[in-house]
Formats: sequence, C-alpha cells, structure tokens
Amino acid sequence: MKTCLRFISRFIYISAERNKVASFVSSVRYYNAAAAKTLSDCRWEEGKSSDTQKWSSLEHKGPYFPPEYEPLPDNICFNYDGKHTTTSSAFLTFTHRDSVQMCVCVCVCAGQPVKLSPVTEEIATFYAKMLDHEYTSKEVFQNNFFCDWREEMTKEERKLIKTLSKCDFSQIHKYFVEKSEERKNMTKEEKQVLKEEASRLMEEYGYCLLDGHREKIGNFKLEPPGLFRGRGEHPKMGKLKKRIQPEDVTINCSQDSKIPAPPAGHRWKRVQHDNTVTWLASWLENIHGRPKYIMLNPSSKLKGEKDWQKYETARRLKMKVDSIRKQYRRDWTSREMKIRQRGVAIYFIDKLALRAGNEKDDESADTVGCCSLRVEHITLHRRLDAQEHVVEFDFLGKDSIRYYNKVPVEKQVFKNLKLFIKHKDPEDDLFDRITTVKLNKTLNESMPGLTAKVFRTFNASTTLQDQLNKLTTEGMTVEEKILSYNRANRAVAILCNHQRAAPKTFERSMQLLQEKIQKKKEQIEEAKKELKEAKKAHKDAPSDKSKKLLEKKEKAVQRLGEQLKKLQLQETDREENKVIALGTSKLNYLDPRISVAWCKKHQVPIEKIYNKTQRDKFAWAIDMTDENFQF
DNA sequence: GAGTAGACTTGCGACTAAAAAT
DNA sequence: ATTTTTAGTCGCAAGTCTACTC
Repeated sequence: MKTCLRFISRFIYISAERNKVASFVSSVRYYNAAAAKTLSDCRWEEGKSSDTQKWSSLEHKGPYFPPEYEPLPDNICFNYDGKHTTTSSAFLTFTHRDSVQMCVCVCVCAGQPVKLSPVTEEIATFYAKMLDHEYTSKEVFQNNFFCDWREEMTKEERKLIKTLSKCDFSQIHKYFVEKSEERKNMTKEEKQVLKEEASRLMEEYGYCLLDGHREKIGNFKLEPPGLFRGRGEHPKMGKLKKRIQPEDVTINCSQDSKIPAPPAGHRWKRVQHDNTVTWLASWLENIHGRPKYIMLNPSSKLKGEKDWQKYETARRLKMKVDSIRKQYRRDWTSREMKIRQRGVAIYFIDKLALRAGNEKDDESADTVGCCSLRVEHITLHRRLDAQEHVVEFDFLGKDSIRYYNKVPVEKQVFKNLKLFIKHKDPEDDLFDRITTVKLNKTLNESMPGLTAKVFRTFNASTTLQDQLNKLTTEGMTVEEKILSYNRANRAVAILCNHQRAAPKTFERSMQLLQEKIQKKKEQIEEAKKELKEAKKAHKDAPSDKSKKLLEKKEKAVQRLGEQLKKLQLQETDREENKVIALGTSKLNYLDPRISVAWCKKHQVPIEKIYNKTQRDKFAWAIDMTDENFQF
C-alpha cells in the first residue's frame, strides 16, 4: 500500500509539471522503447536551458548550526607541566599519551591546574576526546594540533603552554568517557525524548521546497568544529577545523522565497539567487580553503535525474566502446609520444577501471590515479608465473587505499611502458606528456559526454549484468540467488578496488559460524539416525502412529538440511566479503535498472537487494524498469 | 595551454539502531 | 531481559571534471 501511495504521489508530482519535468520519466520510457535515440535527443526535448538551470524556485530554512560550546565544570582541570610539584622527574619523560595511562599518578601529583579560556578549552577538549586514538601519537598530528591550538590561545596562555608533552588532558578525557558512558546508559524514555528532538529538527531543517515540491536535504547540519583527520599520511592531520559562523555562510535560494533567518545577532555572508547551481548553502572550509555545500538528498528528483543521466551516458559508451578500443590500440604505435601515452592510459582506465588521476598539491596525502602514476608504481615483468608481459601495479589510490595488481598486458603496451620509463627516475611521472584535461578532451571528441570516469560506470554495470547472467539459474532458491547477486556485486567491487578494513570481529564471528555449522551437521546425523529407526519401526509394525512419526522425522531431516545449506551459504558469502566493500559500487556504479530487472525476472523481492534508503534513491529505476531491461 | 575556483560525485570508517543470540 | 552481532546511517574527506582567467 505504501509503495502504491508513493507511486501515486510520484505520478502526481510528475504530471503536475508535465511540460518541464515529465521528460525525466517519459524520456526514460521513450528511451527504453527506442534505444537508438540518444540521451542528448531527450535533453533537447526539454529545451536547452534545462542543462544549466537547475530549478525555478527554491526555498529553505538555511543550515542547522551545531550547539555552542559548553564549558567544562570547574572540577575538571587541564594541567600543565608537573615538574613544579612533587611529580618525580621520571614521569616527565613520558609523553602526554602515556600520561593517560598514568592518570592516577597525574591526579595525585598533578601539575599546575590551568583554567583555560573557553576558546582554548574547547580546542583542548577536541584533543582530549581523541586521546585513545592511535593517530594522536603521530608527530604530524601533534605538531599541527599544537600549532593551531597555540594560535587560538590568549597571550597569557601562549606564554605558559609551550610544549604539548607537558599538557595533561587526562581529566578532560576521563570526563568525556564518563559522559559517553552516561549517554549509553540512558533510559528508554530519555532516549525517546532525544529521538523526538531529532525528528523535530529534521522536520524543520531537513527539507526544502524545490519547484514547489518538498525535497529531502542531504546534510542540513553544518559540520561542527574539531580536529581534522585526513586519510592516509595526510600532512594536515591534527589541524583545527574551525567553527562555522553565519558570517561564513552563503545562502542560495530564489528571490521571491522566504529568506532563511540567520541566528539571532548574526547575518549571512551573502544571500544569492543562482539557479544554475543545486546547493542551498555553502561555506569555505578552513583546512584547504575549499568550498563545502549543503545539497539535496539522493532521493530527490534533481539528484535522481542526474544519476539517470550518468547511466545513460555509460550506456552510450557501450555502443561506442568498440571503436574507441580500436582507436587506442592504433595510438599505441603512433609516432607521437603523447598519443602513445594517451593510448596506454585509456587502455588502463578501460581495462583496469583506474581513476583519471588529477594533479594534486603536496598539501594532501600522496595518492595517485592513472595519469599521475609514477615510474615507481609499476614493475615490468617479461615473464611472471607462466604469464608474459606482466605489469605489477602497486600504489595508493583514492583515500590511500592500496591498489595492488599483477596484470598481463598486450605486447605493444609492454613495449610502450618500457619506453615511457626509459631514462626516468622512480619519482618521475610515467605519463609525462598527458594530463587528465587533455585525456578527457580526447575522450569527449570520441563521444560527447565521455570522460574517464564513465569507463568505471560502464565497466562496472556491464560486469554486473554479465555476472548475473552467468551466475543465476532457474531452480535456485531465493537465498542462492542472493548469493549470486552478491558475487556479481563483488566482482564489480574487486574491479573497482573497493576495499574495507576486515571487521575487527571477523575471525571470531567466522569461528562461531563454523561451530554452528558443525553443530548442525551433528544434528543432522542424529536426525538421520532417528529417521532410520522410525522407518524400521514403521516397517515392522505399520500403524497410523508409526507413519506419522516417520513423516515427522523425514521433515526434520529435510528442514535441518536446508538450515545447514543456508549457514554454508552465509559462510561462503562472508568469507569472500572479508575485505571487499560492496556498498560503494552498489550506490554509485551499478545501473539500478539492471538489479530491478534481475529481481523481476527471477522473482527476488527488491527488498532483498536494496534497503529502504537505497530504494528511495533508486525509486526512478524501480518504478519504470521491466524485466527485459538491458544495460 | 596552465593554473585556479567551484560544483558535484565517490568513498571509507565511525556511530547507532535493530536484530539475533543467549 | 540482556548482551552480542549485524545492518544501516551519518559524517565528512577526497576524488572528478568544467569553466573561467591570464
């Protein structure tokens, strides 16, 4: 019923704006019916302006500001430099981290208790809260933190506090540990109150009115201040992420809408009415000085439409990919170095689903993608493990996730790579004659809208469809089909190198599962024995009662067998998923219509594949895809 | 072209709520 | 009923790519 209502409301929504918006739905249907028509044909129908104009009316309440800092109670002290008191000098050689473990000692023979100014104290709490995190022991983190902290101190504080290792945050740390403990032990009623408060907030700030329709906002809460922790070896880790003031925030909404009110006594940096962008509010983040935005939720029409476009572009690549592949193969033997490099780079992007690899400054972790690969990131093997022309990749990619792969490549690629690295140092660029901009320009000439990342979408979706076809057979149970789906999903995640840290409890939970399986097997043995006896009893002295018993035992064996199978499926699935993250590809790379069609074709309920949030995001695909959809 | 700013997508891990096990 | 495990959500960092300027 709910689904039905949603569908109806969608329909009303769409019909209400037949002229402008209907094209999203109708052109999808239209597109399905006549695959030969391109996406750009569809877009032209909407009128050219729709490409740049993102809305015609936009109203919202502005961002939600995190609560002001609450100073620590007076009995919680920050202590500095224990040497003036009775602390033994041996203690002073400990770092501040060790001092946490030495808490008892510190409390007894504490250094100077220092009452910090609210600003300084707040920053101290950021650090104190992180104390049992490994990265507070990193030098870069400590230096960045201390540097930024001192900058915010009063003159007097700065004069006193000169060395981080003399800072004792242990009381503050303890205070917050206790607080979080308290929060955990709240009663049901208290939790309920909090929940209601949250939903009230959501109600007030969580939605906007876009072209007359209420749409969910993705991140209506401004990011609270804290210490920056980049990923990998980030040179800026530990720096202070400042509190965002209304005076930092630009509001974007329509001219005639109710302009959101800034918090009392404040004003916005700016209020603008730019309908060529989709964001509602923005500010400059102080770590890198880059803009951040408040935008709509993925379930919104604006985002959904964009998502759909992305997959349509990938489907157009499908039609074009053969000729593009032919072209880059030709480029491998070009007289021009830059064309050869381009040819090999596109080959990697296509074959290995590498990211484009933009230039990066040294203010961020040292990670690379295709175009920014350095000589040191590949090793060439003429022969390796009975394979010829193997390239061994080893580099850190996005989010400092390691990409490690040994790939046999075509002879000409191998030859080219040898050429590219000739007379170069390890830290030189492998592709020194190309950039992502040039590469994308070339791609765009082959097909409008084509960029490096389209290959990832295209290869991911193609792989999913192929794998699903290969792995699903009729006669499978729903559970088996789901395992097949997960395996297909996994093939994509591996292709895209979507990794995760193995869950902390992995080994233990795996062991538990194995024990369960063992137990189940024993139960089956037992049940079989009983069945045998029942059979014999029935044969010896057939009666209604014995017959019933026999049937009962048969059923028990069967049921246990099914349970065992289910457990074994679970085991396989979990083992194979140990370090693979399926979420990213599911959410960003796999055309949802493939999954919807598969579910329909094989009678798998869509709820088994997509949870509620995912169903909201992919509502467009769920509503309009039939079982015959082909990517 | 090269460099930069801006806008938008992609990505992992931490936290939290719900479900399952005890 | 309580504890443990799992699934789902949130937070925000880190990419891609385009447009603009010089």
